[in-house]
Amino acid sequence: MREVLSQRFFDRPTLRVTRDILGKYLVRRIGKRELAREMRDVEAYIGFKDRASHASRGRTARNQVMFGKPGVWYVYFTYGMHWMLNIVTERKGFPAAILIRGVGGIPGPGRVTKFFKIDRRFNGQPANRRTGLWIEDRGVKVLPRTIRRSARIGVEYAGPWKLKLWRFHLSPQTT
DNA sequence: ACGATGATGAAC
DNA sequence: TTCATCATCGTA
Repeated sequence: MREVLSQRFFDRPTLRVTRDILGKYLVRRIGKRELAREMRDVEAYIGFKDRASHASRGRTARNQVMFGKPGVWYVYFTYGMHWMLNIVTERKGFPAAILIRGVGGIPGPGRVTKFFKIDRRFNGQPANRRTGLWIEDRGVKVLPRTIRRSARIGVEYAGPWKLKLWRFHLSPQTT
């Protein structure tokens, strides 16, 4: 079984999408080659008020993709050297996205983009085969008990929002 | 524990 | 136009 996730998958409440995306595969086509890794560590950034989210300070040139259609990549540059990969969720007009923080064998959002050769070219592009970067269901069953929830990483500044348990990840030896 | 390294957004 | 900050990582 191998099915490309459609826009419909992402047009749902973000926490549900975030949980469901674990065990799915991030796939990248580079020429004739395909790289694919299981998603194991993801974080939700939800709505206008979430102070950890870029969207909390209103719509800007950088974050406008978060306010757009679901199933679109939001890629931004940070710390002068790292690209961060997110997939937009929920309806147009409501800013939300999921940060891909780690995939199989590759922990860390900066390492994920480096491994998959992802940069600003994907920002605003839909996740599908045509754009060369998409997400597949490969039939992996993720048992609810193998999913861990925690506070998000690197958002100490976010006040009460730093306490939200919006990081979902799989422990190293599960599936 | 800290420096790298540059875009971003808010202040001035 | 300046400046602090930043959804991080590698080295120590």
